[in-house]
Amino acid sequence: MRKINDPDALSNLMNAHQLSGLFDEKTVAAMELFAFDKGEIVCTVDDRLDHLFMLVKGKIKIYRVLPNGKSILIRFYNPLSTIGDLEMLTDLTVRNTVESVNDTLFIGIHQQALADTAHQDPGFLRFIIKHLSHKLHTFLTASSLNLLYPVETRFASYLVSITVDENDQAQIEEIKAAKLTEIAELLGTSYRHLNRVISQFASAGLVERSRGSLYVKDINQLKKLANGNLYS
Amino acid sequence: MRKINDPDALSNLMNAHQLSGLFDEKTVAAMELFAFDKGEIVCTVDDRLDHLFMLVKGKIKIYRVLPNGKSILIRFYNPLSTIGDLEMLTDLTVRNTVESVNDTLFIGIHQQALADTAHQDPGFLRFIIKHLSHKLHTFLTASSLNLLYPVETRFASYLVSITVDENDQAQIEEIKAAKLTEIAELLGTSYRHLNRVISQFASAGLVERSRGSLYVKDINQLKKLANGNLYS
DNA sequence: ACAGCAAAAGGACATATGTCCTAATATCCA
DNA sequence: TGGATATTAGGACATATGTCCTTTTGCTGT
Repeated sequence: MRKINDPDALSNLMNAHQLSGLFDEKTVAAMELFAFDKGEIVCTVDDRLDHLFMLVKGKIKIYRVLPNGKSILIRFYNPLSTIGDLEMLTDLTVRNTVESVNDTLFIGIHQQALADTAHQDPGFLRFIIKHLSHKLHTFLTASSLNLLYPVETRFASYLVSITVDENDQAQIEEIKAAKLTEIAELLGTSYRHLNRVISQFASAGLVERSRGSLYVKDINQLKKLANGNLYS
Repeated sequence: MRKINDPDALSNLMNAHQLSGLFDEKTVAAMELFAFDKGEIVCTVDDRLDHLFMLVKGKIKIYRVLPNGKSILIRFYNPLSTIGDLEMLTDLTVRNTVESVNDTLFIGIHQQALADTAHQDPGFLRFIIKHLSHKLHTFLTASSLNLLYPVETRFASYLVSITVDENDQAQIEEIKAAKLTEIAELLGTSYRHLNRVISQFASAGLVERSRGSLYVKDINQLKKLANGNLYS
């Protein structure tokens, strides 16, 4: 973690994410800019987190390591997302690991500043509520999917989700960038099984495999398979 | 849903749950008391919820019906818990069904009042944050369990959870009250399979079956099986 | 006490998914 | 270019879990 002392960059980022005007001046004054390197751990179990972080650039992944050694990828976050909201505003301890997928930037607010100013700032508190709600909502949806649908459905759902907002090129990149093992983790299954499902999709003509990459061939059929359920 | 016009009862309930003093006077003035009957639906998918509810008496269950017709019991709530926080404070729509397990009482705040007063009340907003956080936290824990541990572990965990705060008598009641089919749903499995696990536990001497009731015989062994994981 | 019904228990089988290996590719670096 | 290493693909088998039924048990009201 490196602290970046660049007020201009900070204010540009706030504008870019429409954060300006959401908070009162005291809260804004307490904000700082932090950078994390690719692969760096932002926080992990039993850390004492002393900043609330808002992801403003890059991509992070959240996962949890369970007592039996297995880990479950909870989800990826893109800007704008908050980290530590739960821990800073309650007495809960860090339970998940947050890892910087690439180089990232966060706006951070120190715990002390939170207690002094942000705790009294309705705009800030509503901002937190909005993000907590969104987390809860997407998480409920994803985990209901995980529990009740077979991997086939979930994977179709996943493919549709990451495809919707992107053009074809971007799709392929995304699928290639996230290694299949990671997708397997996200879906809560084993790499082996995901592989079986991919084979199945491939022979049905829904996707095509080529040199380690995956190409979506029939998004409409995938949508049918996904049964109306989408991650996010 | 019946509205109860009883200011004294309302203020007693607020005291009982240490709600007095948390909110400013305007927010308090907008609070009303509502009763739901056993089995009554508090809200369900696509409802337009016009109150934020705080459960102050009784027990409710939250579940979700998925497009394939299956349902998943998300969890039970006891006082003090909030319903509709997510929907009232964001533009998200109701996705889960909330059902009154027995006769229940809620303190309700009308949407309009929320917008007018509570939205500016830091105490209220922090209260909501606290409850949203708690929901997110417990839910993350439960669903990680669901995904990665076999039913055996989850059921041990469940038994330990409902036993911890209770004396032995209460245990038995609890297990008998919640029909096994419901426990199966909560654990995200089938009745048949839960049954298998119970048989297994019984022959290992961990629990004892007797006339439809279940008696915990070896809580320590169950704790070991639960592997340190508890619901909530 | 008994008939009748609802809930519980459990048998048989199918299937989704996990684990462990091995073979086939792709990627990277000297 | 070629070999070393990581990643992907897939075979074989074990296991957890689901579905469908049948049998057993307990409970209710007469």
